[in-house]
Amino acid sequence: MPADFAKLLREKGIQPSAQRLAVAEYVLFTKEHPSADQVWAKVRAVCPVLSRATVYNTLNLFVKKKLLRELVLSEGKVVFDPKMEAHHHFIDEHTGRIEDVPWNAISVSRVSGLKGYDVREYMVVMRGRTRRKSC
Amino acid sequence: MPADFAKLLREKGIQPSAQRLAVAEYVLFTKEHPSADQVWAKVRAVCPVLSRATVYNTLNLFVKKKLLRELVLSEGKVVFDPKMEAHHHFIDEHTGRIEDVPWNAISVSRVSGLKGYDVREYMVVMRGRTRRKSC
DNA sequence: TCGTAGTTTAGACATAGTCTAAGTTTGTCG
DNA sequence: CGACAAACTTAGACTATGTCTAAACTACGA
Ligand SMILES: [Mn+2]
Ligand SMILES: [Mn+2]
Ligand SMILES: [Zn+2]
Ligand SMILES: [Zn+2]
Repeated sequence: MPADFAKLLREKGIQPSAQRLAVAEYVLFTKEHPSADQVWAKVRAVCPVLSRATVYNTLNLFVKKKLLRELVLSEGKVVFDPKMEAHHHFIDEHTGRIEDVPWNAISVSRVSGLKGYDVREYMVVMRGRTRRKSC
Repeated sequence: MPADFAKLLREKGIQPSAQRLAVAEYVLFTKEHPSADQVWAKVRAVCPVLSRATVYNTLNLFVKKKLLRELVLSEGKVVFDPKMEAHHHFIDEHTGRIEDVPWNAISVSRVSGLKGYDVREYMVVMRGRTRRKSC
């Protein structure tokens, strides 16, 4: 987690305003896969002067500048994910919780050989239960 | 495509009203992956006495009775898919069109060995361009 | 200091989906 | 058949998520 978020934003051509810094500090390193309104709630606790419009503007800007990606894995749930490397996702059917699954944990073959399709990216989306850790 | 949709619905414990039959005839055999409002538009052309609420009610009922599945693959696009067997999906980034990819066209391994997760179902979601058919 | 471009804001607007309460249809049974 | 209840359909109100607008504020160089 970088000491200097302002530098990180400037490197991507984003002017580091107070609001953008506050959003960045939370969303660029979370593992929570939060929705826009969850981001708003979390960041407002730290920086109360922050409008809903700015949160949406900032998240969309970060997506455009490739600091975040937007995922839609379940009905009505758009979430943001700062992990930009290719990876897969597991969704707990019971809680809705989304977890990252490392790219190497699963092997997928014959994607590039698919006739008729020029696949640019892909992801395995899994649903099930999170197994209780053995105690 | 069965001759007798009423029978098909009754077998699933669904009372075959005129509206449900009209929705069934379109949605249970389409390859279009339509949204609820696209279903409404299509079916209203055939059966003009059909409210938006009934279309949503019917689609949700069909999902509950396992005649349809609901997919959310892109932001703000919930679509319905009558193909109930396991299969994968390809999304054309340019047109948004969703196409089915047969289960056997791709091989995925090590899913069931994933530590900590009890995977009930999974799907590969691919994005890219549909390659122009060679002429 | 001034001008300008960029940023933030509240609230209006759009859209998708659910809910409600009233009306209609269907099926059952005397 | 006729009455009744259950199931179904409907319009429109309501909610949630996201976008847009126009005005205010800020940063910054000339
Ligand atoms: Mn978005
Ligand atoms: Mn739904
Ligand atoms: Zn992720
Ligand atoms: Zn499909």
